[in-house]
Amino acid sequence: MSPTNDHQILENQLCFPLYAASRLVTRLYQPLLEQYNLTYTQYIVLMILWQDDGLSVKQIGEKALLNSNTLTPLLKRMQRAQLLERIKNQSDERQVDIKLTAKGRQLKQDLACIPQKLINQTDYDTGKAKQLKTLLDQLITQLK
Amino acid sequence: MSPTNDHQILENQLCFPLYAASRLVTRLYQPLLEQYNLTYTQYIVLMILWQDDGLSVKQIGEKALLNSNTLTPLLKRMQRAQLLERIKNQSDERQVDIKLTAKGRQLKQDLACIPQKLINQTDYDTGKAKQLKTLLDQLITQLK
DNA sequence: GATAATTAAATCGCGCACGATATAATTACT
DNA sequence: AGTAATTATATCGTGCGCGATTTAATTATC
Repeated sequence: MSPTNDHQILENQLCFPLYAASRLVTRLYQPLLEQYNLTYTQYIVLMILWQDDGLSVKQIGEKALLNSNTLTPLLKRMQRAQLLERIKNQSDERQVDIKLTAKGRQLKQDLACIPQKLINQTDYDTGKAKQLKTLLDQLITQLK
Repeated sequence: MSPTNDHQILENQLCFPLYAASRLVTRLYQPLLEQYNLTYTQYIVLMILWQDDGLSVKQIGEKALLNSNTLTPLLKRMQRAQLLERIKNQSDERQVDIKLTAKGRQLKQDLACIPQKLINQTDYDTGKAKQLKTLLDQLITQLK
């Protein structure tokens, strides 16, 4: 097989495993998050806010790689669930700052057990997970 | 840091890169597929059918890791676009077999250039891609 | 200081994903 | 043969993702 064909096949095969693995991991989280009426994307946003409360929609989007067309409705649902507040920034009224409520902050403790539960469930090798994360981070850096 | 916390943080950090990388790769394909009025998931299904034409909805679902609630509407849209036919199986009428049209088969040639275009665009290291694919395949095997 | 350009969110439309359920056909059991 | 269990697909509802556009606020330029 020519090197060109080799590249083609390799690339073709990388796109599907990424897509499949991402959905399988989401499915793994889902039943655990469901108990708190959270979706996977809401969990991602919560993790960002636990680390940096008070970020604007824009700043959350930069970290989550999501735009306002996804974030605005999602944040409104989270507001309705009383996990956060959406506050118009005083010095720049275009900007909406997102602040966790006590309930939103509390979830950090409540959900702390999730990673360990997943490890116990899956038995996935720590070394491989580290390798995988490194490669994914490199790919992300190159693509974003 | 305790080994337990180490695991927790590692696992927490693996879920987001997977999610982000998958979406970034999809975005990379999107403009190329758009020219043929295809979505990423439709492209996945086409690749499955190019390799094995005439599969049932169930069999496509097993390969794509998707159920009828996603596949039925998607296949109907592809049928409307005259990429495939949905044919009730004669010996088991519960089953719907999917057969590519000439137009659907033709796309295999038309889209053959896509992988190479992506490689040229991204300059992603072949060795890393191979490693990444291996790790993802192992993860998928473990999770599905 | 008025106007143009830029920026941050929001809105709209469409296509997935997927849990839950329904429908209809097949198979298993008695 | 008649009924129950299983199986394949379809349907419904909700929540993302995201391209395209809109709205409103800020900044830049003349």
